[in-house]
Amino acid sequence: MSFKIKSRIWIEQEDKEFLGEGKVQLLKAIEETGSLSQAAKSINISYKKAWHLMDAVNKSSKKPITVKSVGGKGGGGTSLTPYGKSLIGVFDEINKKCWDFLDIQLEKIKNL
Amino acid sequence: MSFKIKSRIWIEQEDKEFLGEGKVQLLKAIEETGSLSQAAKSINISYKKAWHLMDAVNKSSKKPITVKSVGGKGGGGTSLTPYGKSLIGVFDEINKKCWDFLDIQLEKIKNL
DNA sequence: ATGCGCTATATTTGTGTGGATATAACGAAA
DNA sequence: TTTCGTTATATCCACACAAATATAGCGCAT
Repeated sequence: MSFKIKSRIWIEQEDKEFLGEGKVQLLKAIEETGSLSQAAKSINISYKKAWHLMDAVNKSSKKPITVKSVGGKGGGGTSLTPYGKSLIGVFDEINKKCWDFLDIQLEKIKNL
Repeated sequence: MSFKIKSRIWIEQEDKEFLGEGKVQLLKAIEETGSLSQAAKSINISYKKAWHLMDAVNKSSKKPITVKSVGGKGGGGTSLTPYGKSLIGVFDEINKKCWDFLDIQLEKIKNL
C-alpha cells in the first residue's frame, strides 16, 4: 500500500514542553556554529524565534543547558553545556528508536 | 526527574498526511453519532473543519472510508465503511504500542 | 575612543488558520 | 408541497503567531 508512518516526540516537564524536535535542531545548530544568531541562520528561522526557543528551554530546565558570552572578541557567542549535549544525544537516540519501532509495526500489518 | 515523553504519529501516502490523530478522532465520532455534523459537535470542532478533515481523508484514500446519504428521514448522515473502521483500529493499536514503547525507553535513561 | 558582532527586547507589520454566518440542495415523511 | 436535519460550500472576519524592523548594551581588539 506504500504507506509511511511518521512521528514527532517531545519531552514534557510539569505538563509543559521541555524539549521537542525544533529545540533539539536549534541546540544542534548552536553546537555547530557557537552562536545563536548563526544557528538561527543555518536552520532558516528568525533570530527572534530562535531566541524564544532557547529561552524556553533554559527557563524550563533546572540545570543549565547553554552558556553565553556577550561582547568581546567576535561579539560573544552561545555554546552548550555537557548536560545540554547529553540531552540532545538522548533525544536523538529515543527518536531514532521510535522511528524504527514504528516501521516494524507498520510492516506487521501490511494486510489492511 | 519527572520527565514525561509524548508523541504524535501519522500515516502518509505519497508524502501527504493520510491519517492523523485528529482525523481518527473525527472518524470515531462519526462512527458513534452516524453524522458528520453531530460528530463535529461531539468533539467541539466546527462543521467546516470537520468537513475539510473528512474531505481530505476521502480524497487521499483509494478505498472509500465513509459513506454518506443526503436528504431523507433525519436529513441523511455519514457512516464508516468496514475499511474505515479497520483503519482506526490499526491506528489506535500502533499508537498505543508507540506510547508504551516510549515510556519504556524513558525508564531506561533515568540517569541523565 | 571607536568598531564590531553578538545577545536582548520592543514594536510594528503580515499572514494563514479557524470561526461565524449565510445559503443551497437533497429526499423521505407527513 | 411543506417541513426537517442533514451534507455541501462560499464569504467575511478575528485572532494568534511569525516575520520584519528598530534599538540598545556588552566587552575585547585595534
